[in-house]
Amino acid sequence: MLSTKGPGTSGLDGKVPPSAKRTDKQVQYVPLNELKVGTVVNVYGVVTFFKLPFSSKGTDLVSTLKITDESGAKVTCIIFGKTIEDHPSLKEKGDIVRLHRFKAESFNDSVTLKSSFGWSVVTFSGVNNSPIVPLTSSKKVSIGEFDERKICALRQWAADESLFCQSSKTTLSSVRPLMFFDLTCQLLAKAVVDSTCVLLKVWDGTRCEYPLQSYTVASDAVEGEDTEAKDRRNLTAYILVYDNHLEVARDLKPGMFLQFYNLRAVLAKDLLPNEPQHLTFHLHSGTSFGRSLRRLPDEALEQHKDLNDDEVPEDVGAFCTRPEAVGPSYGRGLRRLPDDSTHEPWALEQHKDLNDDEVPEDVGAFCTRPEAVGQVLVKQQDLNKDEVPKDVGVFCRQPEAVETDSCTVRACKQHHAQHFTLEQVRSSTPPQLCHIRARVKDYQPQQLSQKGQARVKQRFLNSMWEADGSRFDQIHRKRQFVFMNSHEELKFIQGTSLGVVCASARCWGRVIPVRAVNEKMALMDFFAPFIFYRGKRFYGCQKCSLPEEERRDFFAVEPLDLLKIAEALRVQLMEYRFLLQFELDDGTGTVDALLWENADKIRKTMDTVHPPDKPLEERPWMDLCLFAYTVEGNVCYQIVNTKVKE
DNA sequence: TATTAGGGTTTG
Repeated sequence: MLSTKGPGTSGLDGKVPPSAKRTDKQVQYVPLNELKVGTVVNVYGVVTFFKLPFSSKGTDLVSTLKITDESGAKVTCIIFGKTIEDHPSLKEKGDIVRLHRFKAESFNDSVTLKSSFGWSVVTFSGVNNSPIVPLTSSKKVSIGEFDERKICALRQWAADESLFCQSSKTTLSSVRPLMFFDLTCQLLAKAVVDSTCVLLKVWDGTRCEYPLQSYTVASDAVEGEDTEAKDRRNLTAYILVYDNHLEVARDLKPGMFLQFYNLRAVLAKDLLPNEPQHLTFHLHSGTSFGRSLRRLPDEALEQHKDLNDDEVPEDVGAFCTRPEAVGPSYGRGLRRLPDDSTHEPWALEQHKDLNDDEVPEDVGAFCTRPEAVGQVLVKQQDLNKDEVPKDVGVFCRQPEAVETDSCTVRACKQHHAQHFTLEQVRSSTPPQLCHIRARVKDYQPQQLSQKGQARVKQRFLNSMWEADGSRFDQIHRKRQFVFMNSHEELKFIQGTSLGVVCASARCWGRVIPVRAVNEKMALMDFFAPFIFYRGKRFYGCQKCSLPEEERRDFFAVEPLDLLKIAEALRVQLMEYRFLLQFELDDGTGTVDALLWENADKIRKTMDTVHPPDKPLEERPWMDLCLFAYTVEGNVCYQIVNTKVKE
């Protein structure tokens, strides 16, 4: 006697264990080559093509899939749903879908599946060995052992069949004229051209081999930041978006990450003879070939945790992401641009032949740092107010000056400070304001370029960072810091190298290096920059900033600009100032004195006050106003109220 | 309540 066993039944003598009974009877799936017209079925399939949901001519959004399975049959599926959430969350071809309650219908001599009453769809990644996580907005999803086995089998089958070895995804660097391609990119700017066209400016961190066409748009029609630097490097591309795609394009904001499907690379018409042809991209009207545009979720844009320093893109950043999150083209985006690296701070050591003009902006050729001048880099707050004479104002504007006939620089007349010899200056008790007459025995910096100093600083910071942490441990990403109409965010990075922080700041905008103290996030020592803002570094003042234990919760801060970020974290930002350091001599003694008022102007007179070919005795005298003060117990001297004699 | 779309060698 024969017993019939449905698919999935098991057990001895046809008896099913109670625990398995419910699961086995739950759902029956039909192979795609066994669909019968008129029946309502459940199926599994691998997606070979899809159209994102678009507005139908009826009341619903509609999406179209083509799926296949081990039977080799390919079946078109039509899904109608009121909202975008009703539709499958498809990432790419190769995704696996589970369709419940779809009706098999006949159309053009083929069987199609259409969503019917009570239908549902669940999506899974098609990547072999990746976690089996259902992607759906539906709250009622049960995944059993059968589902897991089925998904694994389909993944393996698709891999064996090499169904998806050819991807239409590409990057700007590999686009060729006349191609149709899919592009993952970031929106930089947007301009509405007319009722049928929107112009989007995007980049993906790679450089196009063909010159990219640019368009001139009235500035008041443009939404987004200036991208001139990227434009010059051929990193930005324009996309003309037409007709039905405007519904999505209109709501886009600069900074968003986008996925385009079936873009067309068009050769723009030559503007001048002999000019190379420029590329521009069109997203044509309609939905054929899956042509569409969608915003990518921010969650897809996570820093790739396995990056080596050498692999960190210099200005790509935004595209450091898990390749599996958005497809293989993101992985290909993780490359260092081949040139233009001289402006990168960590490239400094490799470019010792830099000209002065090429000294990186963020190294600060004329900047002082705490380690460069010891304790004397002070802000006004560092000075005891009682010690500062009212009529001096260490940081005040230049007062009127008196004429003297003996020197190149002249001192103020707004107070009646006593005239001191340098020996008297050194033996006086600060605070003390006095007039002196002295010669320049020596001074720093003697050269415009401070590359040497810059390198010292670079090494110093590098070693400090290496001591603090090994590699990327954590990146805290603050959504609430996202700027409207901007792709800038504030991020905290722990335990990484200086190079990575610099690179991150270049791509993310603002980065605060942090460390862990008692398992809590804390700022670095103030000898490190408090914040990296693009190519620049800003330091906090150790003395004026609040100690770590009084710091506000990092994630409670909602600042909008650099000063507010610092204020919120109770950090007093230091200012960069050009500083001259003199060794003054009047025959009775020497004093090291700093000058930052008018320092740039006075520097130009140094060949006069310090002629390199003349001994000290033949150098001109200078009348100076000198202020003696203390910082952390050390006596410091500063030249104040002094300017160049006209 | 039924309807919608039904991929296909594209083009501003």
